[in-house]
Amino acid sequence: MLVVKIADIAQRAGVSPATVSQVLNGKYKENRPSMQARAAQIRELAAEMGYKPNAAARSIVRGRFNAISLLIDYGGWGQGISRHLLGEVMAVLNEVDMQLTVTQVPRSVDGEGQAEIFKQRCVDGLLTWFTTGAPQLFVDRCAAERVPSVFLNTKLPRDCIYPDDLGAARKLTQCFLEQGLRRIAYVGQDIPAASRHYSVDDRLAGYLGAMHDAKRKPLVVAPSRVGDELGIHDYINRCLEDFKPEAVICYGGLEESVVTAPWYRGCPIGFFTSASHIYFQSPHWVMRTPDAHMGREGVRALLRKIKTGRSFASQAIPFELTVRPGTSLRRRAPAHAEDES
Amino acid sequence: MLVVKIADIAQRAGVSPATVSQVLNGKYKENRPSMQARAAQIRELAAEMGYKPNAAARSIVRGRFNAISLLIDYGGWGQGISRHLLGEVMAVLNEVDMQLTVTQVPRSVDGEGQAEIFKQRCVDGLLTWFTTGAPQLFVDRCAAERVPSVFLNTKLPRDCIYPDDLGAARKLTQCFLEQGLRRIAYVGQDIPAASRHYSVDDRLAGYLGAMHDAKRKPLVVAPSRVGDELGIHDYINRCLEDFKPEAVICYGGLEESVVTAPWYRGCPIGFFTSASHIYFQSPHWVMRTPDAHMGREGVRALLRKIKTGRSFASQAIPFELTVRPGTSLRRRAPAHAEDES
DNA sequence: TTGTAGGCGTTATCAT
DNA sequence: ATGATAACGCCTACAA
Repeated sequence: MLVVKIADIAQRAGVSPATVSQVLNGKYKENRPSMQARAAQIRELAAEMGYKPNAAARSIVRGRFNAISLLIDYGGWGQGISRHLLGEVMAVLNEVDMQLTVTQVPRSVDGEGQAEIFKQRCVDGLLTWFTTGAPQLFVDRCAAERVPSVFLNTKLPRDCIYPDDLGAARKLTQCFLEQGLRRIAYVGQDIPAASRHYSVDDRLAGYLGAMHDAKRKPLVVAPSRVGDELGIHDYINRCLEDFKPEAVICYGGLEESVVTAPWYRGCPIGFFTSASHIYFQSPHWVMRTPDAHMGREGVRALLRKIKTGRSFASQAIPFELTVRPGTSLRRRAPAHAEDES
Repeated sequence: MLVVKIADIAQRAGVSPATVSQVLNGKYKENRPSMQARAAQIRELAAEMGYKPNAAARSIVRGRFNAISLLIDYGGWGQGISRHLLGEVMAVLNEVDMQLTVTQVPRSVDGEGQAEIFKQRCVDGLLTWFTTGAPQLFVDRCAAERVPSVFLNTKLPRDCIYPDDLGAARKLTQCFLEQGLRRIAYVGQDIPAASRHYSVDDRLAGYLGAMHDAKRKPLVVAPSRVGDELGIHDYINRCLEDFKPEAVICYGGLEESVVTAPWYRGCPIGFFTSASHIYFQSPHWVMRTPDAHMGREGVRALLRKIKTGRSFASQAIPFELTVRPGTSLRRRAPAHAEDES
């Protein structure tokens, strides 16, 4: 008897399988002492024999899998997906006793790539993370497959949970303005619209909106990625050097170009990142992507959708702003470097 | 007919469910043209109706789940688990058409924490990642549960796949010695044996062994973590300043204390890390934890174990050494900062 | 209160 | 060659 099943317990206990099932699922009315004793005996026997319910058998009779799938695009592991997001997703699922399966999307999300994903029915819903947002083609496919889905990091009218880049950029700019800083520059990116994440447009729009409201002249530097890395770096800093900014707001990743440039003299910089640690000592205003929050809201939305079958209006999650004044101290080793072994 | 099943197809095609099943699984002998036509019709019908096999039903009749679980300890998401490892695990599983479920271990791995994990039977095997190695208590439980298991990042005689810290430290020291460097210091950690990862001992042993072979006097600095961060930093550097090392080997994470210290003048340092990017410009010799390699070997070992039922002798995976000479250039922005958004 | 019987979707076996 | 039929492990409505 390699693997114990309900029938085994029933036989040893001298009752029917149905009774065992009821007892083990708490659907056994234990009114009288004799029944309590019986139930206790069955439970003890089950534990002793090492009984574990077979999830597959359960799924088939209950009509659901008690599992959702986290779908991550191919580039996702290089850049985007965060352990905080993953941790939060697992925590929520744990509460409702569901499993999480993780799947990597094939290179391309066109016809055959999709086929791979929807080949079999093994989860109740789909949580997706695409580094530059879920492609429309894929969103449509999910609808066609009638699989309850939630799209993280994607800005569409419905069924999405995404970071509020627009609001974050606006807030950041306003903070600088309230400090009395006026010459605020924005360093963005020039990316072809086709492969562009919504955040590229939204952060820029947030900055421009706040500057416009304050009647300040904006300065936008948006190098294209076509040139080499050095070219971008130099291009950004030539522009900034001319402008003599009192503060700089950078699209995530470009802040390093600024703080390491020769002209830079420690003016406040604001930028967006998902990293836990910041490795330089300039005064900085960091907008952290709300990974954990997004994960939590994402699963919850998905669970609701699975239960009700209804789609929902997309939800923007606010960034978290932390401010660190500059310091002339030598940089210290972090107490526990998160990304090091 | 919300979800299509084999019976539906069979009815529409005017054949029995068994025939449909055979056709769809390629176990239908298509010898004669008439049979080929029939098979083609069934396949077309299945595609048209959007049939997807139900994984649970399959599992129950085939007796296995076609899935393994990756178990990660609570602290794992803050420190250890690597996306490269995860990516490689998924890639291997994809080839054999299996699913990966990810599970977070409860706070403690004692009795009740374990119970949570083994509550139900839903995978064919367990791949585990514990930041400081799998506790014996847990390893024993896996054996008792008769679940095929592989323990990553753990050094026990059997069923483990772990980074070769001993060999890596020895190699690193030998490299320095071959460069003609003689005064080589080692910066380690003083951690209570109970909660100590094997790498703490092994790296030190590798260093000491190589120094001994070369008949060089070792210098070991091993601050305890009891004091505050500042205390550790200062302690390390007071020792090193006195010793005047020509090279320093650091346990992962401590290298920052060295390169930012006032006495430090750019001597070569060697250290261990799982990070993709190094953020300082000293000449350094980096031993990278072989995450991807470990993931690949880990799943493969687990799949073999599931198939054969036999345990295996543990396997050490070599680190990957990369050397970067020091530079006086200003640090540039990385082309694609992996940990940034 | 307890147990019997039927069904969930799929596949393997064995007559036809 | 094809198709009934019987499992697989579990759950539950209903009958005893």
